[in-house]
Amino acid sequence: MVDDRKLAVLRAIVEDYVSTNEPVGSKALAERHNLGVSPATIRNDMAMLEEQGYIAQPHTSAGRVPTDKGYRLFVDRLSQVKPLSGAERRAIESFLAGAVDIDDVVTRTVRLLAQLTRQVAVVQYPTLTSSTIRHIELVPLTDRRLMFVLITNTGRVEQRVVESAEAVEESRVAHLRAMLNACLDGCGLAAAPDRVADLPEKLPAEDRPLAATVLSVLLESLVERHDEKIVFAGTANLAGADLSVGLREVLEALEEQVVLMRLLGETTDQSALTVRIGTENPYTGLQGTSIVAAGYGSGDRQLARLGVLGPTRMDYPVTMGAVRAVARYVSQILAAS
Amino acid sequence: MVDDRKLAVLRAIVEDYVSTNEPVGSKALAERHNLGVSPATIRNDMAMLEEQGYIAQPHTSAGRVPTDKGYRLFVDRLSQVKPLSGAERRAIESFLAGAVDIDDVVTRTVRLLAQLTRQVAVVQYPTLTSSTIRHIELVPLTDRRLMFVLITNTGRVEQRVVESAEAVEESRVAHLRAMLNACLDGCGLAAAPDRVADLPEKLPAEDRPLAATVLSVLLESLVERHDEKIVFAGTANLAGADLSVGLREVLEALEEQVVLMRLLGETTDQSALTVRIGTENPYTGLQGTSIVAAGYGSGDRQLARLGVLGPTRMDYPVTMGAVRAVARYVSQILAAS
DNA sequence: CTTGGCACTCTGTCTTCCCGAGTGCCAAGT
DNA sequence: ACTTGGCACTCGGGAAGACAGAGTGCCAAG
Repeated sequence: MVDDRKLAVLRAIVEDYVSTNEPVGSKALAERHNLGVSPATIRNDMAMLEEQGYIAQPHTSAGRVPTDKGYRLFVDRLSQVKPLSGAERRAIESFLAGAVDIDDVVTRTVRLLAQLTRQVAVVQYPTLTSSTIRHIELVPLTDRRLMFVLITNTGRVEQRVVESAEAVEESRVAHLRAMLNACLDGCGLAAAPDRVADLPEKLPAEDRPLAATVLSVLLESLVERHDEKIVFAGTANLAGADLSVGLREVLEALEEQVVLMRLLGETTDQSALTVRIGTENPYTGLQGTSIVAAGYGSGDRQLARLGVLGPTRMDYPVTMGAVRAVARYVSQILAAS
Repeated sequence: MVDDRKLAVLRAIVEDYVSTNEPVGSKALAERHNLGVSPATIRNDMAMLEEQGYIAQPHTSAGRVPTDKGYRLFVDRLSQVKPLSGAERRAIESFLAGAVDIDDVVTRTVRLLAQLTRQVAVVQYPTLTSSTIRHIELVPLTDRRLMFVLITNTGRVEQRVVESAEAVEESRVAHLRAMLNACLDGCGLAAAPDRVADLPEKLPAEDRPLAATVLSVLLESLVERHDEKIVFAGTANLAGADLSVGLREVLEALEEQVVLMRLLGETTDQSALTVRIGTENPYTGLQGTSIVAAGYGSGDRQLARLGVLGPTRMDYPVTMGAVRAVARYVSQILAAS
């Protein structure tokens, strides 16, 4: 009984604070939410909540504000993810449906998410590692240079320029291309290194130097892209918000691929939402912000993650709903292509 | 004589204001720059400069601040582009040299420029239009879907998924691919539409539907990319600066491809620096900012543009030096590959 | 356990005041 | 005709003080 009401009070505090951005006092609470008790009672509850670290007051004689711990409890037990409206869904669907290639999908997704949540959206490109090789192309640029192109089943294209020590004939390139495709078509990226391990031995001796060069580039492109490309959008939404620390730090963090990477979180269950609140985040400079992220991918495999970053004081139910919905729709789009 | 000194005063005002960010008064000017005259004389000059619109005072009894017109005169006639230090040059060179593909070149360039100038850097991807087709690839994904890949001599790769109304055999794809490459290899992108115009007629009737579909995608990818991709970096540098208007507007403008596009300016002479100061810029919301841009490209052709955006109160000589240097180095890199 | 009452403590805001920087103008000097 | 020192004037910005209002904690009564 007592405990129940305290939780209700906490929920009310979070909701009010999120919507008004001002410390909320006992009187206002009693008025706006019909908790059926007087301000004095609420004050007592608040005192206990504060003692337990769920709320804090910026100054003596100011209202209370949720702490990170308070938000955490709110997200875990006091709130429900809020589904999107029908109109929003249709908008998402039609907006994403127009994408022409994987780049376009990612670009549209990140913009969509930023607009939808009015926060900074972050989208990781689908990981190569869990996709398979669809085709490999070798295109002569000059007699010593080749363009190496790797196409995956997710529509991703990797390209590299290969320098050869000596001039190579067109026919050898064609041969090598055929060998590579025969060997690797449909092969998972993770398995590729093994498959090509003995390839040079099957080739005539004069082809081996070229093959070795090309293979090293192939392997390199597989490994290197392990740290994936990440894009973001909606930084303008940070302008108004008051991050407890400087805006500068946040913008800097956003431009650091590595930080962003970790921010989205390690791979978890597909479709499960990850929420990281304020100081739960390992990076100073982002401690006034929260991240809501989810995995996405075609079918059952999780390919990558996407999410949004905003002030700790954000509307978690709505944000979580938007992130989840977008993750699902993108997954659908990817599965269809 | 008189005129000369007034210009010297204007120059001094710009320099002082840029370095201190505070309105500069007659006394301070007389002290810091040895103009050989008394503050009272300077006051007279300042009054005239103000009358002519080169400077203004934020409030009565505050120092003077350059107007956009004042900056313009400064840039046009009173300043010299400041070359980079040797160390900076070496840093640029080594940083850009490590790029593996065109994407990498652009990414590195934009970061480099942002760091160098401590402002927001903007880089446009090299235009497809002035490059030539190196290779076209068609990769079957399913029996009704093809991946269309276009590779240009600048190392750029365009990809699209093509949907066919009916199942297509591998051999027909191969044939079409061969035809396309024979027809278009080395062809300028601008000339491509003409070259393929009569291609369907040369094909057996049963191949024509597929060919038509593929060609439409090809043409589309040529046209569509006319509005080019643009990337930016260094938004964190805006955090401290005081744009006369909100930071939000600027961030929003940066995420609008179209605005950015126009911002960099129309194609001009290669290597010529374009400077757009404050209200010279057509976009509200960017009127507290200036843009310094230059073209770059391999050899004599200008492929695209790059530049930086910062507060009107920026160090023009240094910024211009950095932009010019980076544009040159990128051009070198591109010419070499 | 809840509630109303009450004294207390802060913050934020508004006003006032004052200092100093900077100007414009004028009259004198070269 | 230009330069210079002097001087009165203006105005922004910071310091100090007063004040109102919101909110709390505690206590005693229901």
